[in-house]
Amino acid sequence: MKKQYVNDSFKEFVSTLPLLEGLCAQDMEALLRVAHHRDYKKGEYIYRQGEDADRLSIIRSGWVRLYRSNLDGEEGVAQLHTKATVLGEPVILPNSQKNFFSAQAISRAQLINIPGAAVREITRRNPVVLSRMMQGLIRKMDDMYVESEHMTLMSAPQRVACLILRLSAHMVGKGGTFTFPYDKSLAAAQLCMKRETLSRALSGLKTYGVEIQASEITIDNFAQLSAFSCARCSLNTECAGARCSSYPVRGGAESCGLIA
Amino acid sequence: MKKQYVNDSFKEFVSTLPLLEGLCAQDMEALLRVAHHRDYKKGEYIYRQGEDADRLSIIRSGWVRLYRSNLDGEEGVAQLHTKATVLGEPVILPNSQKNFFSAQAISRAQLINIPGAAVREITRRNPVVLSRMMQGLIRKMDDMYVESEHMTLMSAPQRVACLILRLSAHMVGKGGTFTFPYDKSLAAAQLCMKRETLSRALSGLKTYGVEIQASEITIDNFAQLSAFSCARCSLNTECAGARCSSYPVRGGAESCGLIA
DNA sequence: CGAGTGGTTGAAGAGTGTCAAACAGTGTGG
DNA sequence: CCACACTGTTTGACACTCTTCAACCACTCG
Repeated sequence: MKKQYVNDSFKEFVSTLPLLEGLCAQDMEALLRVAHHRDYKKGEYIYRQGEDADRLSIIRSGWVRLYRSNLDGEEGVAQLHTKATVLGEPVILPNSQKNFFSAQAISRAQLINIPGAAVREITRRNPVVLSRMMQGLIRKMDDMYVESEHMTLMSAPQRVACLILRLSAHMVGKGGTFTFPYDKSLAAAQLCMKRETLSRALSGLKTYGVEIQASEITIDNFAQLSAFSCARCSLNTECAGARCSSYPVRGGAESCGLIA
Repeated sequence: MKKQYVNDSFKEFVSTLPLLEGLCAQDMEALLRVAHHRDYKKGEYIYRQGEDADRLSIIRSGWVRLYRSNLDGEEGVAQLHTKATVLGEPVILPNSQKNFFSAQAISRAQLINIPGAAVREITRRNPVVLSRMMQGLIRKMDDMYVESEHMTLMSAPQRVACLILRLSAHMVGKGGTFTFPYDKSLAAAQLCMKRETLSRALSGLKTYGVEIQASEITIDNFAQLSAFSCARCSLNTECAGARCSSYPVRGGAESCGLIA
Protein backbone atom coordinates (compact mmCIF):
# COMPACT_ATOMS: atom_id res chain seq x y z
CA MET A 1 0.00 0.00 0.00
CA LYS A 2 0.99 3.65 0.31
CA LYS A 3 2.03 6.07 3.00
CA GLN A 4 0.98 5.82 6.59
CA TYR A 5 0.02 9.17 8.06
CA VAL A 6 0.21 9.24 11.81
CA ASN A 7 -0.52 12.90 12.08
CA ASP A 8 -3.00 14.58 14.35
CA SER A 9 -5.82 14.87 11.83
CA PHE A 10 -5.65 11.17 11.07
CA LYS A 11 -5.59 10.32 14.76
CA GLU A 12 -8.49 12.57 15.44
CA PHE A 13 -10.61 11.13 12.64
CA VAL A 14 -10.00 7.56 13.76
CA SER A 15 -10.47 8.22 17.44
CA THR A 16 -13.75 10.06 16.94
CA LEU A 17 -15.34 7.40 14.75
CA PRO A 18 -18.61 6.30 16.31
CA LEU A 19 -17.69 2.77 15.30
CA LEU A 20 -14.67 2.78 17.61
CA GLU A 21 -16.08 4.76 20.48
CA GLY A 22 -15.11 3.49 23.88
CA LEU A 23 -11.94 1.67 22.84
CA CYS A 24 -9.44 1.73 25.68
CA ALA A 25 -6.29 3.82 25.17
CA GLN A 26 -4.20 0.72 24.67
CA ASP A 27 -6.42 -0.74 21.95
CA MET A 28 -6.65 2.63 20.24
CA GLU A 29 -2.87 2.96 20.26
CA ALA A 30 -2.49 -0.47 18.75
CA LEU A 31 -5.09 0.34 16.15
CA LEU A 32 -3.46 3.61 15.16
CA ARG A 33 -0.22 1.74 14.58
CA VAL A 34 -1.73 -0.60 11.98
CA ALA A 35 -4.43 1.60 10.43
CA HIS A 36 -3.39 3.17 7.17
CA HIS A 37 -4.61 6.32 5.59
CA ARG A 38 -4.72 6.20 1.85
CA ASP A 39 -5.59 8.57 -0.95
CA TYR A 40 -7.38 7.12 -3.94
CA LYS A 41 -7.54 8.83 -7.29
CA LYS A 42 -10.82 8.98 -9.16
CA GLY A 43 -11.32 5.62 -10.81
CA GLU A 44 -8.89 3.73 -8.58
CA TYR A 45 -10.02 0.46 -7.03
CA ILE A 46 -10.04 -0.16 -3.29
CA TYR A 47 -10.66 -3.85 -3.86
CA ARG A 48 -12.14 -6.05 -6.51
CA GLN A 49 -14.92 -8.61 -6.61
CA GLY A 50 -13.56 -12.09 -5.99
CA GLU A 51 -10.32 -11.07 -4.31
CA ASP A 52 -9.67 -12.08 -0.73
CA ALA A 53 -11.23 -9.70 1.77
CA ASP A 54 -8.27 -8.64 3.87
CA ARG A 55 -9.15 -5.28 5.38
CA LEU A 56 -11.85 -3.03 6.71
CA SER A 57 -12.14 0.38 5.07
CA ILE A 58 -13.72 3.53 6.40
CA ILE A 59 -14.40 6.42 4.10
CA ARG A 60 -12.94 9.68 5.33
CA SER A 61 -13.94 11.76 2.34
CA GLY A 62 -15.00 11.35 -1.26
CA TRP A 63 -17.30 8.80 -2.86
CA VAL A 64 -16.93 5.08 -3.40
CA ARG A 65 -19.08 2.83 -5.52
CA LEU A 66 -19.77 -0.82 -4.79
CA TYR A 67 -20.89 -2.95 -7.69
CA ARG A 68 -20.58 -6.32 -9.37
CA SER A 69 -20.20 -7.23 -12.98
CA ASN A 70 -21.09 -10.37 -14.87
CA LEU A 71 -19.03 -12.31 -17.38
CA ASP A 72 -19.93 -9.89 -20.18
CA GLY A 73 -18.68 -7.00 -18.06
CA GLU A 74 -22.18 -5.64 -17.63
CA GLU A 75 -22.84 -3.83 -14.36
CA GLY A 76 -26.16 -3.83 -12.58
CA VAL A 77 -26.84 -1.64 -9.57
CA ALA A 78 -24.25 0.51 -7.89
CA GLN A 79 -24.21 1.45 -4.23
CA LEU A 80 -22.61 4.82 -3.66
CA HIS A 81 -21.11 5.58 -0.27
CA THR A 82 -19.42 8.54 1.31
CA LYS A 83 -18.01 9.87 4.58
CA ALA A 84 -18.00 7.55 7.59
CA THR A 85 -19.29 4.50 5.74
CA VAL A 86 -17.64 1.25 6.70
CA LEU A 87 -16.76 -1.07 3.82
CA GLY A 88 -15.57 -4.65 3.78
CA GLU A 89 -17.39 -5.96 6.84
CA PRO A 90 -16.98 -9.59 5.73
CA VAL A 91 -13.37 -9.32 6.87
CA ILE A 92 -14.44 -9.88 10.46
CA LEU A 93 -15.66 -13.37 9.68
CA PRO A 94 -13.35 -16.13 10.84
CA ASN A 95 -13.26 -18.18 7.66
CA SER A 96 -11.53 -16.17 4.98
CA GLN A 97 -13.93 -14.48 2.61
CA LYS A 98 -13.87 -13.26 -0.95
CA ASN A 99 -15.06 -9.74 -1.72
CA PHE A 100 -18.57 -9.91 -3.01
CA PHE A 101 -18.33 -6.43 -4.53
CA SER A 102 -15.78 -4.34 -6.31
CA ALA A 103 -15.13 -1.03 -4.56
CA GLN A 104 -14.00 1.86 -6.70
CA ALA A 105 -13.26 5.48 -5.85
CA ILE A 106 -15.49 7.57 -8.11
CA SER A 107 -14.02 10.85 -6.95
CA ARG A 108 -10.77 11.56 -5.19
CA ALA A 109 -11.30 9.71 -1.93
CA GLN A 110 -9.54 9.27 1.37
CA LEU A 111 -9.94 6.02 3.23
CA ILE A 112 -8.71 4.45 6.41
CA ASN A 113 -7.75 0.82 5.89
CA ILE A 114 -7.45 -1.54 8.82
CA PRO A 115 -5.92 -4.98 8.28
CA GLY A 116 -8.29 -7.87 8.82
CA ALA A 117 -6.28 -9.43 11.64
CA ALA A 118 -6.37 -6.16 13.59
CA VAL A 119 -10.11 -5.83 13.05
CA ARG A 120 -10.73 -9.35 14.28
CA GLU A 121 -8.55 -8.71 17.32
CA ILE A 122 -10.34 -5.47 18.14
CA THR A 123 -13.79 -6.97 17.79
CA ARG A 124 -12.75 -9.96 19.87
CA ARG A 125 -11.66 -7.70 22.69
CA ASN A 126 -14.50 -5.23 22.20
CA PRO A 127 -17.70 -6.98 21.14
CA VAL A 128 -19.42 -3.61 21.23
CA VAL A 129 -17.53 -2.71 18.06
CA LEU A 130 -18.92 -5.82 16.42
CA SER A 131 -22.34 -4.79 17.53
CA ARG A 132 -21.87 -1.34 15.97
CA MET A 133 -20.73 -2.89 12.72
CA MET A 134 -23.86 -4.97 12.86
CA GLN A 135 -25.92 -1.85 13.30
CA GLY A 136 -24.26 -0.39 10.24
CA LEU A 137 -25.00 -3.50 8.25
CA ILE A 138 -28.62 -3.51 9.29
CA ARG A 139 -28.84 0.11 8.21
CA LYS A 140 -27.36 -0.76 4.82
CA MET A 141 -29.84 -3.61 4.44
CA ASP A 142 -32.73 -1.33 5.21
CA ASP A 143 -31.46 1.24 2.73
CA MET A 144 -31.15 -1.40 0.04
CA TYR A 145 -34.66 -2.60 0.73
CA VAL A 146 -36.00 0.91 0.39
CA GLU A 147 -34.18 1.27 -2.91
CA SER A 148 -35.93 -1.86 -4.22
CA GLU A 149 -39.23 -0.62 -2.91
CA HIS A 150 -38.73 2.60 -4.85
CA MET A 151 -38.15 0.57 -7.98
CA THR A 152 -41.64 -0.90 -7.82
CA LEU A 153 -43.66 1.90 -6.29
CA MET A 154 -42.13 5.05 -7.75
CA SER A 155 -41.59 6.50 -11.22
CA ALA A 156 -38.18 7.52 -12.53
CA PRO A 157 -38.77 11.25 -11.89
CA GLN A 158 -39.87 10.47 -8.34
CA ARG A 159 -36.76 8.39 -7.69
CA VAL A 160 -34.56 11.13 -9.08
CA ALA A 161 -36.30 13.70 -6.90
CA CYS A 162 -35.76 11.38 -3.94
CA LEU A 163 -32.04 11.25 -4.71
CA ILE A 164 -31.49 14.98 -4.97
CA LEU A 165 -33.47 15.48 -1.79
CA ARG A 166 -31.22 13.04 0.01
CA LEU A 167 -28.11 14.63 -1.45
CA SER A 168 -29.29 17.96 -0.14
CA ALA A 169 -30.47 16.61 3.19
CA HIS A 170 -27.91 18.66 5.11
CA MET A 171 -29.14 21.95 3.65
CA VAL A 172 -31.27 24.16 5.83
CA GLY A 173 -33.98 26.55 4.73
CA LYS A 174 -36.75 26.32 2.22
CA GLY A 175 -34.63 25.59 -0.86
CA GLY A 176 -31.16 26.03 -2.30
CA THR A 177 -28.44 25.09 -4.76
CA PHE A 178 -25.87 22.32 -4.51
CA THR A 179 -23.37 20.57 -6.71
CA PHE A 180 -23.99 17.04 -7.81
CA PRO A 181 -21.17 15.14 -6.11
CA TYR A 182 -20.51 12.47 -8.73
CA ASP A 183 -21.17 11.66 -12.38
CA LYS A 184 -24.79 11.51 -13.38
CA SER A 185 -24.20 8.19 -15.11
CA LEU A 186 -23.31 6.78 -11.72
CA ALA A 187 -26.42 8.24 -10.19
CA ALA A 188 -28.38 6.52 -12.92
CA ALA A 189 -26.77 3.17 -12.08
CA GLN A 190 -27.50 3.81 -8.41
CA LEU A 191 -31.16 4.31 -9.22
CA CYS A 192 -31.28 1.39 -11.66
CA MET A 193 -32.09 3.49 -14.66
CA LYS A 194 -30.35 4.54 -17.86
CA ARG A 195 -28.37 7.78 -18.22
CA GLU A 196 -30.95 9.04 -20.69
CA THR A 197 -33.83 8.37 -18.34
CA LEU A 198 -32.08 10.24 -15.54
CA SER A 199 -31.41 13.19 -17.80
CA ARG A 200 -35.01 13.37 -18.95
CA ALA A 201 -36.32 12.89 -15.43
CA LEU A 202 -34.17 15.74 -14.13
CA SER A 203 -35.37 18.15 -16.76
CA GLY A 204 -38.90 16.96 -16.13
CA LEU A 205 -38.59 18.10 -12.52
CA LYS A 206 -38.71 21.74 -13.67
CA THR A 207 -42.41 21.50 -12.94
CA TYR A 208 -41.58 21.02 -9.29
CA GLY A 209 -39.15 23.90 -9.08
CA VAL A 210 -35.91 22.10 -9.89
CA GLU A 211 -33.38 23.93 -12.07
CA ILE A 212 -30.43 22.12 -13.68
CA GLN A 213 -27.27 23.92 -14.78
CA ALA A 214 -24.80 21.15 -15.65
CA SER A 215 -23.99 19.71 -12.21
CA GLU A 216 -25.51 22.63 -10.29
CA ILE A 217 -28.91 21.66 -8.97
CA THR A 218 -31.32 24.21 -7.59
CA ILE A 219 -34.36 23.14 -5.62
CA ASP A 220 -36.78 25.98 -5.02
CA ASN A 221 -38.76 24.26 -2.32
CA PHE A 222 -37.71 21.06 -0.59
CA ALA A 223 -41.12 20.47 0.90
CA GLN A 224 -42.88 20.82 -2.44
CA LEU A 225 -40.50 18.38 -4.08
CA SER A 226 -40.89 15.94 -1.17
CA ALA A 227 -44.63 16.04 -1.60
CA PHE A 228 -44.11 14.79 -5.15
CA SER A 229 -41.32 12.35 -4.42
CA CYS A 230 -42.08 10.76 -1.09
CA ALA A 231 -45.80 10.17 -1.47
CA ARG A 232 -45.61 6.41 -1.92
CA CYS A 233 -42.42 5.68 0.04
CA SER A 234 -42.80 3.59 3.17
CA LEU A 235 -40.25 5.66 5.06
CA ASN A 236 -42.49 8.72 5.09
CA THR A 237 -40.89 11.18 7.45
CA GLU A 238 -38.28 8.69 8.68
CA CYS A 239 -35.94 9.84 5.94
CA ALA A 240 -33.36 12.59 5.95
CA GLY A 241 -34.35 13.51 2.42
CA ALA A 242 -38.03 14.00 3.18
CA ARG A 243 -38.89 17.55 4.19
CA CYS A 244 -42.41 17.18 5.42
CA SER A 245 -43.37 17.57 9.04
CA SER A 246 -40.84 15.88 11.31
CA TYR A 247 -37.16 15.26 10.66
CA PRO A 248 -34.29 12.84 9.97
CA VAL A 249 -34.09 9.41 11.44
CA ARG A 250 -32.39 7.39 8.74
CA GLY A 251 -30.71 7.74 5.35
CA GLY A 252 -29.32 10.84 3.72
CA ALA A 253 -25.86 11.72 2.54
CA GLU A 254 -24.58 13.15 5.80
CA SER A 255 -26.08 10.69 8.20
CA CYS A 256 -25.16 7.36 6.69
CA GLY A 257 -22.33 6.65 9.13
CA LEU A 258 -22.45 4.48 12.17
CA ILE A 259 -24.17 6.79 14.55
CA ALA A 260 -25.26 5.06 17.69
CA MET B 1 -47.15 -15.94 23.62
CA LYS B 2 -48.23 -19.55 23.33
CA LYS B 3 -47.04 -22.91 24.56
CA GLN B 4 -43.48 -23.72 25.33
CA TYR B 5 -42.44 -27.08 23.99
CA VAL B 6 -39.44 -28.51 25.72
CA ASN B 7 -39.63 -31.81 23.94
CA ASP B 8 -36.82 -33.64 22.26
CA SER B 9 -37.50 -32.47 18.72
CA PHE B 10 -37.47 -28.85 19.81
CA LYS B 11 -34.27 -29.36 21.77
CA GLU B 12 -32.66 -31.08 18.88
CA PHE B 13 -33.57 -28.40 16.40
CA VAL B 14 -32.25 -25.62 18.61
CA SER B 15 -29.09 -27.41 19.60
CA THR B 16 -28.16 -28.27 16.04
CA LEU B 17 -28.61 -24.76 14.68
CA PRO B 18 -25.38 -23.63 13.03
CA LEU B 19 -25.99 -20.23 14.58
CA LEU B 20 -25.66 -21.64 18.08
CA GLU B 21 -22.96 -24.18 17.48
CA GLY B 22 -20.38 -24.37 20.22
CA LEU B 23 -22.55 -22.98 23.02
CA CYS B 24 -21.50 -24.50 26.34
CA ALA B 25 -23.98 -26.85 28.00
CA GLN B 26 -24.88 -24.25 30.57
CA ASP B 27 -25.69 -21.54 28.03
CA MET B 28 -27.65 -24.00 25.95
CA GLU B 29 -29.66 -25.05 29.00
CA ALA B 30 -30.43 -21.44 29.81
CA LEU B 31 -31.40 -20.78 26.23
CA LEU B 32 -33.71 -23.78 26.03
CA ARG B 33 -35.50 -22.51 29.12
CA VAL B 34 -36.41 -19.16 27.51
CA ALA B 35 -36.75 -20.11 23.85
CA HIS B 36 -40.32 -20.64 22.74
CA HIS B 37 -41.63 -22.74 19.94
CA ARG B 38 -44.66 -21.30 18.27
CA ASP B 39 -46.99 -22.35 15.50
CA TYR B 40 -48.26 -19.62 13.20
CA LYS B 41 -51.31 -20.00 11.02
CA LYS B 42 -51.18 -18.84 7.42
CA GLY B 43 -51.59 -15.09 7.43
CA GLU B 44 -50.64 -14.62 11.07
CA TYR B 45 -48.11 -11.93 11.94
CA ILE B 46 -44.87 -12.65 13.77
CA TYR B 47 -44.27 -8.95 14.26
CA ARG B 48 -45.26 -5.72 12.64
CA GLN B 49 -43.38 -2.80 11.17
CA GLY B 50 -42.87 -0.08 13.78
CA GLU B 51 -43.37 -2.27 16.84
CA ASP B 52 -40.54 -2.70 19.31
CA ALA B 53 -38.13 -5.43 18.27
CA ASP B 54 -38.12 -7.71 21.28
CA ARG B 55 -37.08 -11.13 20.07
CA LEU B 56 -35.04 -13.12 17.63
CA SER B 57 -36.92 -15.64 15.51
CA ILE B 58 -35.63 -18.66 13.70
CA ILE B 59 -37.78 -20.39 11.13
CA ARG B 60 -38.17 -24.07 11.76
CA SER B 61 -40.55 -24.76 8.90
CA GLY B 62 -42.88 -22.91 6.58
CA TRP B 63 -42.52 -19.58 4.83
CA VAL B 64 -42.40 -16.05 6.18
CA ARG B 65 -42.60 -12.83 4.25
CA LEU B 66 -40.91 -9.60 5.26
CA TYR B 67 -42.30 -6.42 3.79
CA ARG B 68 -43.18 -2.83 4.48
CA SER B 69 -46.19 -0.80 3.51
CA ASN B 70 -46.66 2.91 3.05
CA LEU B 71 -49.44 5.14 4.35
CA ASP B 72 -51.75 4.07 1.52
CA GLY B 73 -51.23 0.44 2.49
CA GLU B 74 -49.31 -0.25 -0.71
CA GLU B 75 -46.64 -2.91 -0.44
CA GLY B 76 -43.42 -2.89 -2.39
CA VAL B 77 -41.02 -5.78 -2.43
CA ALA B 78 -41.39 -8.87 -0.27
CA GLN B 79 -38.57 -11.01 1.03
CA LEU B 80 -39.61 -14.62 1.46
CA HIS B 81 -37.74 -16.78 3.93
CA THR B 82 -37.91 -20.37 4.99
CA LYS B 83 -36.21 -23.00 7.15
CA ALA B 84 -33.24 -21.93 9.26
CA THR B 85 -33.49 -18.23 8.43
CA VAL B 86 -32.90 -15.91 11.36
CA LEU B 87 -35.27 -12.96 11.62
CA GLY B 88 -35.18 -9.87 13.81
CA GLU B 89 -31.43 -9.39 14.10
CA PRO B 90 -31.84 -5.76 15.21
CA VAL B 91 -32.83 -7.10 18.61
CA ILE B 92 -29.18 -7.60 19.48
CA LEU B 93 -28.50 -3.88 19.33
CA PRO B 94 -28.20 -2.20 22.72
CA ASN B 95 -30.51 0.74 22.12
CA SER B 96 -34.01 -0.54 21.68
CA GLN B 97 -35.07 -0.80 18.06
CA LYS B 98 -38.30 -0.71 16.12
CA ASN B 99 -39.02 -3.42 13.60
CA PHE B 100 -38.21 -2.12 10.17
CA PHE B 101 -40.29 -4.83 8.50
CA SER B 102 -43.51 -6.64 9.12
CA ALA B 103 -43.06 -10.41 9.27
CA GLN B 104 -46.02 -12.54 8.29
CA ALA B 105 -46.44 -16.29 8.03
CA ILE B 106 -47.58 -17.01 4.47
CA SER B 107 -48.03 -20.69 5.06
CA ARG B 108 -48.41 -22.60 8.30
CA ALA B 109 -45.06 -21.93 9.94
CA GLN B 110 -43.15 -23.03 13.00
CA LEU B 111 -40.74 -20.59 14.59
CA ILE B 112 -38.43 -20.49 17.55
CA ASN B 113 -38.63 -17.17 19.35
CA ILE B 114 -35.88 -16.09 21.71
CA PRO B 115 -36.44 -13.04 23.92
CA GLY B 116 -34.15 -10.11 23.17
CA ALA B 117 -32.55 -10.06 26.61
CA ALA B 118 -31.54 -13.70 26.27
CA VAL B 119 -30.11 -13.09 22.82
CA ARG B 120 -28.06 -10.17 24.05
CA GLU B 121 -26.81 -12.22 26.98
CA ILE B 122 -25.83 -15.12 24.74
CA THR B 123 -24.03 -12.93 22.24
CA ARG B 124 -22.26 -11.12 25.05
CA ARG B 125 -20.92 -14.38 26.44
CA ASN B 126 -20.34 -15.92 23.00
CA PRO B 127 -19.21 -13.32 20.50
CA VAL B 128 -18.89 -16.08 17.94
CA VAL B 129 -22.69 -16.20 17.80
CA LEU B 130 -22.71 -12.49 17.01
CA SER B 131 -20.21 -13.14 14.29
CA ARG B 132 -22.43 -15.86 12.81
CA MET B 133 -25.41 -13.54 12.87
CA MET B 134 -23.26 -11.06 11.04
CA GLN B 135 -22.44 -13.67 8.44
CA GLY B 136 -26.14 -14.30 8.00
CA LEU B 137 -26.80 -10.61 7.57
CA ILE B 138 -24.04 -10.24 5.03
CA ARG B 139 -25.54 -13.12 3.13
CA LYS B 140 -28.95 -11.48 3.18
CA MET B 141 -27.41 -8.23 1.93
CA ASP B 142 -25.72 -10.00 -0.92
CA ASP B 143 -28.95 -11.75 -1.83
CA MET B 144 -30.81 -8.46 -1.85
CA TYR B 145 -28.16 -6.91 -4.05
CA VAL B 146 -28.46 -9.75 -6.52
CA GLU B 147 -32.21 -9.29 -6.58
CA SER B 148 -31.76 -5.62 -7.53
CA GLU B 149 -29.21 -6.56 -10.12
CA HIS B 150 -31.73 -8.94 -11.64
CA MET B 151 -34.24 -6.11 -11.85
CA THR B 152 -31.98 -4.13 -14.15
CA LEU B 153 -30.22 -6.81 -16.12
CA MET B 154 -32.86 -9.49 -16.58
CA SER B 155 -36.31 -9.74 -18.14
CA ALA B 156 -39.38 -10.89 -16.26
CA PRO B 157 -39.28 -14.41 -17.76
CA GLN B 158 -35.61 -14.72 -16.86
CA ARG B 159 -36.27 -13.66 -13.27
CA VAL B 160 -39.13 -16.12 -13.01
CA ALA B 161 -36.92 -18.87 -14.39
CA CYS B 162 -34.29 -17.91 -11.83
CA LEU B 163 -36.84 -18.26 -9.05
CA ILE B 164 -38.10 -21.68 -10.01
CA LEU B 165 -34.53 -22.85 -10.43
CA ARG B 166 -33.72 -21.69 -6.91
CA LEU B 167 -36.89 -23.25 -5.54
CA SER B 168 -35.85 -26.54 -7.09
CA ALA B 169 -32.20 -26.22 -6.13
CA HIS B 170 -32.40 -29.27 -3.88
CA MET B 171 -33.60 -31.54 -6.68
CA VAL B 172 -31.15 -33.91 -8.26
CA GLY B 173 -31.10 -35.17 -11.80
CA LYS B 174 -31.70 -33.54 -15.14
CA GLY B 175 -35.18 -32.20 -14.46
CA GLY B 176 -38.28 -32.79 -12.38
CA THR B 177 -41.55 -31.62 -10.89
CA PHE B 178 -42.12 -29.69 -7.69
CA THR B 179 -44.93 -27.82 -5.96
CA PHE B 180 -44.79 -24.08 -5.74
CA PRO B 181 -44.48 -23.49 -1.98
CA TYR B 182 -46.47 -20.26 -1.69
CA ASP B 183 -48.98 -18.13 -3.57
CA LYS B 184 -47.88 -16.93 -6.96
CA SER B 185 -48.95 -13.40 -6.08
CA LEU B 186 -46.33 -13.45 -3.34
CA ALA B 187 -43.72 -14.71 -5.75
CA ALA B 188 -44.62 -11.79 -7.98
CA ALA B 189 -44.07 -9.33 -5.13
CA GLN B 190 -40.80 -11.06 -4.32
CA LEU B 191 -39.64 -10.50 -7.89
CA CYS B 192 -41.01 -6.96 -8.05
CA MET B 193 -43.51 -7.68 -10.74
CA LYS B 194 -47.28 -7.89 -11.07
CA ARG B 195 -49.25 -11.13 -10.73
CA GLU B 196 -50.22 -10.89 -14.39
CA THR B 197 -46.64 -10.53 -15.52
CA LEU B 198 -45.58 -13.55 -13.48
CA SER B 199 -48.41 -15.59 -14.93
CA ARG B 200 -47.51 -14.65 -18.49
CA ALA B 201 -43.82 -15.16 -17.86
CA LEU B 202 -44.45 -18.66 -16.50
CA SER B 203 -46.50 -19.71 -19.49
CA GLY B 204 -43.87 -18.15 -21.72
CA LEU B 205 -41.27 -20.52 -20.27
CA LYS B 206 -42.91 -23.42 -22.13
CA THR B 207 -40.32 -22.73 -24.81
CA TYR B 208 -37.62 -23.71 -22.35
CA GLY B 209 -39.28 -26.93 -21.24
CA VAL B 210 -41.31 -25.63 -18.30
CA GLU B 211 -44.80 -27.06 -17.79
CA ILE B 212 -47.31 -25.43 -15.43
CA GLN B 213 -50.23 -27.31 -13.91
CA ALA B 214 -51.69 -24.95 -11.29
CA SER B 215 -48.97 -25.01 -8.61
CA GLU B 216 -47.19 -28.04 -10.03
CA ILE B 217 -44.11 -26.94 -11.94
CA THR B 218 -42.22 -29.28 -14.21
CA ILE B 219 -38.79 -28.37 -15.49
CA ASP B 220 -37.60 -30.70 -18.23
CA ASN B 221 -33.98 -29.67 -18.09
CA PHE B 222 -32.45 -27.55 -15.34
CA ALA B 223 -29.31 -26.85 -17.32
CA GLN B 224 -31.22 -25.65 -20.36
CA LEU B 225 -33.33 -23.30 -18.25
CA SER B 226 -30.22 -22.02 -16.46
CA ALA B 227 -28.64 -21.20 -19.77
CA PHE B 228 -31.61 -18.94 -20.46
CA SER B 229 -31.99 -17.52 -16.99
CA CYS B 230 -28.49 -17.06 -15.61
CA ALA B 231 -26.75 -15.65 -18.65
CA ARG B 232 -26.46 -12.09 -17.40
CA CYS B 233 -26.34 -12.73 -13.64
CA SER B 234 -23.14 -11.80 -11.86
CA LEU B 235 -23.33 -14.88 -9.64
CA ASN B 236 -22.73 -17.24 -12.53
CA THR B 237 -22.13 -20.63 -11.04
CA GLU B 238 -21.98 -19.30 -7.47
CA CYS B 239 -25.69 -19.88 -7.13
CA ALA B 240 -27.60 -22.89 -5.91
CA GLY B 241 -30.18 -22.35 -8.62
CA ALA B 242 -27.72 -22.32 -11.50
CA ARG B 243 -27.16 -25.78 -13.00
CA CYS B 244 -24.25 -25.12 -15.27
CA SER B 245 -20.82 -26.54 -14.60
CA SER B 246 -19.92 -26.28 -10.91
CA TYR B 247 -22.26 -26.24 -7.96
CA PRO B 248 -23.89 -24.35 -5.03
CA VAL B 249 -22.08 -21.74 -3.01
CA ARG B 250 -24.77 -19.26 -2.10
CA GLY B 251 -28.52 -18.74 -2.30
CA GLY B 252 -31.22 -21.30 -2.95
CA ALA B 253 -34.18 -22.37 -0.91
CA GLU B 254 -32.45 -25.09 1.06
CA SER B 255 -29.18 -23.35 1.74
CA CYS B 256 -30.25 -19.98 3.02
CA GLY B 257 -29.52 -20.72 6.65
CA LEU B 258 -26.48 -19.75 8.62
CA ILE B 259 -24.05 -22.31 7.41
CA ALA B 260 -20.52 -21.58 8.51
C1' DC C 1 -7.12 21.75 -32.78
C1' DG C 2 -8.74 16.83 -32.49
C1' DA C 3 -9.73 13.16 -29.46
C1' DG C 4 -12.01 11.67 -25.44
C1' DT C 5 -15.46 11.75 -21.93
C1' DG C 6 -19.84 12.71 -20.19
C1' DG C 7 -24.38 14.63 -21.09
C1' DT C 8 -28.49 15.82 -23.71
C1' DT C 9 -32.12 15.17 -27.16
C1' DG C 10 -35.07 12.77 -30.55
C1' DA C 11 -37.67 8.97 -32.63
C1' DA C 12 -39.13 4.33 -32.38
C1' DG C 13 -40.09 0.00 -30.05
C1' DA C 14 -40.22 -3.56 -26.41
C1' DG C 15 -41.75 -4.84 -22.13
C1' DT C 16 -44.59 -4.14 -18.10
C1' DG C 17 -48.31 -2.21 -15.90
C1' DT C 18 -53.32 -1.37 -15.85
C1' DC C 19 -58.03 -2.50 -16.05
C1' DA C 20 -61.62 -5.61 -16.81
C1' DA C 21 -63.49 -9.97 -17.26
C1' DA C 22 -63.56 -14.79 -16.94
C1' DC C 23 -61.93 -18.95 -14.72
C1' DA C 24 -60.57 -22.62 -11.19
C1' DG C 25 -60.48 -24.41 -6.63
C1' DT C 26 -62.21 -24.45 -2.01
C1' DG C 27 -65.27 -24.07 1.72
C1' DT C 28 -70.08 -23.03 3.40
C1' DG C 29 -74.81 -23.56 4.06
C1' DG C 30 -79.15 -24.99 2.60
C1' DC D 1 -75.58 -32.64 -3.69
C1' DC D 2 -75.87 -28.15 -5.57
C1' DA D 3 -75.76 -23.07 -5.29
C1' DC D 4 -73.02 -19.54 -3.68
C1' DA D 5 -69.39 -16.78 -2.20
C1' DC D 6 -64.51 -16.17 -1.89
C1' DT D 7 -59.82 -16.22 -3.10
C1' DG D 8 -56.21 -16.73 -6.24
C1' DT D 9 -55.03 -17.17 -11.17
C1' DT D 10 -55.27 -16.54 -16.04
C1' DT D 11 -56.23 -14.02 -20.27
C1' DG D 12 -57.06 -10.12 -23.35
C1' DA D 13 -56.81 -5.33 -24.96
C1' DC D 14 -54.63 -1.19 -24.28
C1' DA D 15 -51.73 2.67 -22.39
C1' DC D 16 -47.54 4.14 -20.98
C1' DT D 17 -43.07 4.27 -19.10
C1' DC D 18 -38.61 3.24 -19.92
C1' DT D 19 -35.04 1.50 -22.91
C1' DT D 20 -32.63 1.43 -27.22
C1' DC D 21 -30.11 3.45 -30.81
C1' DA D 22 -28.46 7.40 -32.94
C1' DA D 23 -26.88 11.86 -33.45
C1' DC D 24 -25.37 15.88 -31.43
C1' DC D 25 -23.54 19.03 -27.88
C1' DA D 26 -20.36 20.80 -24.02
C1' DC D 27 -16.00 20.51 -21.75
C1' DT D 28 -11.51 19.01 -20.80
C1' DC D 29 -7.02 17.65 -21.87
C1' DG D 30 -3.32 16.27 -24.81
